[in-house]
Amino acid sequence: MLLKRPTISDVARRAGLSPAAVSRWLNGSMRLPEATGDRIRSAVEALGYRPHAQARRLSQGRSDTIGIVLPDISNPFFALIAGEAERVATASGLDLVIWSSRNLIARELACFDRLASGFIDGLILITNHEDDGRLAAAINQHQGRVVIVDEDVRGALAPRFFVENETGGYQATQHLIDRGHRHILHIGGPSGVMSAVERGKGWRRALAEAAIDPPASWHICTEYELGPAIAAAAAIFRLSPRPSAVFAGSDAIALGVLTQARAQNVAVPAGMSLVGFDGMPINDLLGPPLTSIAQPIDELGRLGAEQLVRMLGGAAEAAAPIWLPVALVERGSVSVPFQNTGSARQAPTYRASRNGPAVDQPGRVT
Amino acid sequence: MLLKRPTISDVARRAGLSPAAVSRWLNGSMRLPEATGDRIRSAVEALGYRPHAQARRLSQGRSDTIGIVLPDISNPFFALIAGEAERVATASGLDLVIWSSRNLIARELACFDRLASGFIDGLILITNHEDDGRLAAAINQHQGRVVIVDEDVRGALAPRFFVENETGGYQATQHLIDRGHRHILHIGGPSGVMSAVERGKGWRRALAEAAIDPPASWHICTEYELGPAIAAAAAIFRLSPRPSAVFAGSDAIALGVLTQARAQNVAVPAGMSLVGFDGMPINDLLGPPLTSIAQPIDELGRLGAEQLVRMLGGAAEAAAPIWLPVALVERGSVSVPFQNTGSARQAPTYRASRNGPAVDQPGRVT
DNA sequence: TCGATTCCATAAAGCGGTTTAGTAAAACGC
DNA sequence: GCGTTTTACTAAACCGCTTTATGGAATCGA
Repeated sequence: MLLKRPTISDVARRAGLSPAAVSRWLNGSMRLPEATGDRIRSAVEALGYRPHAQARRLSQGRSDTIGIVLPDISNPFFALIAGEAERVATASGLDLVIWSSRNLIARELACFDRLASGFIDGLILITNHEDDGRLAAAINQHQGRVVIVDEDVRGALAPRFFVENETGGYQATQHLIDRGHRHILHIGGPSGVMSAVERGKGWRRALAEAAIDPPASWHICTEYELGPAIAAAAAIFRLSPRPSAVFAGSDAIALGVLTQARAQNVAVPAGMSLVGFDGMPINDLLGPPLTSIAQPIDELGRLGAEQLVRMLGGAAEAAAPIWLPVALVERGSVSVPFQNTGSARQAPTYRASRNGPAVDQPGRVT
Repeated sequence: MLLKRPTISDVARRAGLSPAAVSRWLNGSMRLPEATGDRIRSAVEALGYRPHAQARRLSQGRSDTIGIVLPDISNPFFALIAGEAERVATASGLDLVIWSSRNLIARELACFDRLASGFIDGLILITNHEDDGRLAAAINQHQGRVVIVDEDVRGALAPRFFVENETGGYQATQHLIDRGHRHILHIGGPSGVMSAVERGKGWRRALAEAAIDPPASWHICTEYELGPAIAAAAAIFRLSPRPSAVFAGSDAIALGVLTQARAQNVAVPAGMSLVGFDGMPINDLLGPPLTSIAQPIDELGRLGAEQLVRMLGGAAEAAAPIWLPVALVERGSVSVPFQNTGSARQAPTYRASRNGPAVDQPGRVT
């Protein structure tokens, strides 16, 4: 079982050749007569020889592996990106290593160490928190081998792929205004984070166009994750009057709002309308189906990985960030405002059939 | 930027020492006077030296990396397992590499190549399809370095971690019988797969105890994934009379049933009760909240990874498979049977407030 | 028949670390 | 002051593969 694995020398010996010949023939950098090739082939076969990955990589000076750091692999949003990045990597003959940072900068920096130590050739970075400068420094130390996806790192020089956060925030809010809402609260991501700032700007712009000047209490900052969002969403239901609509900065945050709404016996959308941001596939099946700003999630993974692969192949870095389009997907969590008194509790009246999507037509994209 | 990275020799030269001394001191296998240590430290600092991962791994004969193969990382069930495995690996100073097999045996076998080639020291295997013998052979060729999680591979000799599938199937069905259902259809995973077989057995046992002998048409086999499940679930709604309850072999399959129910305008649970299997966290927020058999998903990841870490540390393999307990979590997708005529369509009447969970009490575990 | 190619291969030097065996010098014991 | 131990280090082999430089034998052309 723990017998020594056969090496290239074993193969060479058995085939009556030098290791160099075997290596070169196996890698296609030398042609040999049919008969000699067959000898190698059968020696490999007989011994069950596999080239030793570490050794090959050491002598070739690259690892044929790229990495992706993300806040949490068990978050479906990131898992979708990682899944797509893995597909691209595999198609290019590379392995993808996935690390969860738990949003800890130390764990993110550890990934740059792995870059420096040659364990990976390139890194896709998805961060979710404000940088104190260390991250940007690390990125700039490894130019040409890092790609930033989803969330900006201020001062970093690397290709970046984002979605049109501001537009999304605007669309979500505009949609609510169109339905007659005016008291539209925004519960978004962390205050220092680009995507959260941009989405908030879009919200504010739509409100401004409707001549609404939101007081500070209409804007709540939390994390993008469900746990913190549930806690933060409680504040919404302590307001009096309660907002008639909420624009959540992510679908996970919207789930937090939904959770609290259920706990407080507030029906969505009858008692409160809700728009999320991300467009997760599961939104269709929620109670109620969640209207949301859909991002091209897998595009983020695909484009990020493709860019990294290109760069490792020697291509120049893209200079400007790329902004991918978003789209409002209407489902069942928005209705006209309910005229509440601020304290009344009405029975929820969501009916699955009314706004539920058809099988092959999940949501209406506008 | 692509300046040559400093090597241990550079550090040694700068510190006025031999590479061996630097290596041994850095690895703590040699004590040196304070002053000498300081010289190394500052040389490392000044040059920004990082040991080269490939080189170190080559000479140490191990990679300090373990792998996990799973059908699809963007499936939250597997992502949860992977997330937990990563946590364990990191805590043990190992890296975790994640591969999606897309249930292709070739891609799974490729991971055993990576094991053979020394790219990883050990492998956690999650497969989801019937083996043709190649997988079992590969596993047995690498005894002591493979752990099987969630789904069996027949004939494989390796530590295995499963959940009590049969019990879960029994509990789900019994729950429906308790509510007065007798026409209980089972739509489960692939016919040759252990977990699907076991869950089906539990379903059959509960029915038998209630003196119900299910005809073949009551058992539908599909994949565990949403896409195929949606297609397969269509058959349920073509039956006349329609079953009053469905036990789905996974939450993803239950989502497929739910999708079709919405498309067919059948309310759940008023028009049809539904029980899933997995206990995904999102179940709380579905419309309706999904009653389901909860598995200890992260335990699967944790225990699998811990076992692998132990084995790499030289511990003996566990002989018998470990069966983790499951539990019925009641939410809102089960009610008493609706007396339908088989063709009547009734308006859905799910009300979010009735069965919705409280914030900190998600579902009732029985 | 002789020099020039072409073909088939190999020796040896890395890649960047770790590790074993060993040694010179200093400190110690008595 | 001499043997012994301890301290402080180093030379060199090695991990398994790749690659460059090289070279002998066969073939070819004239």
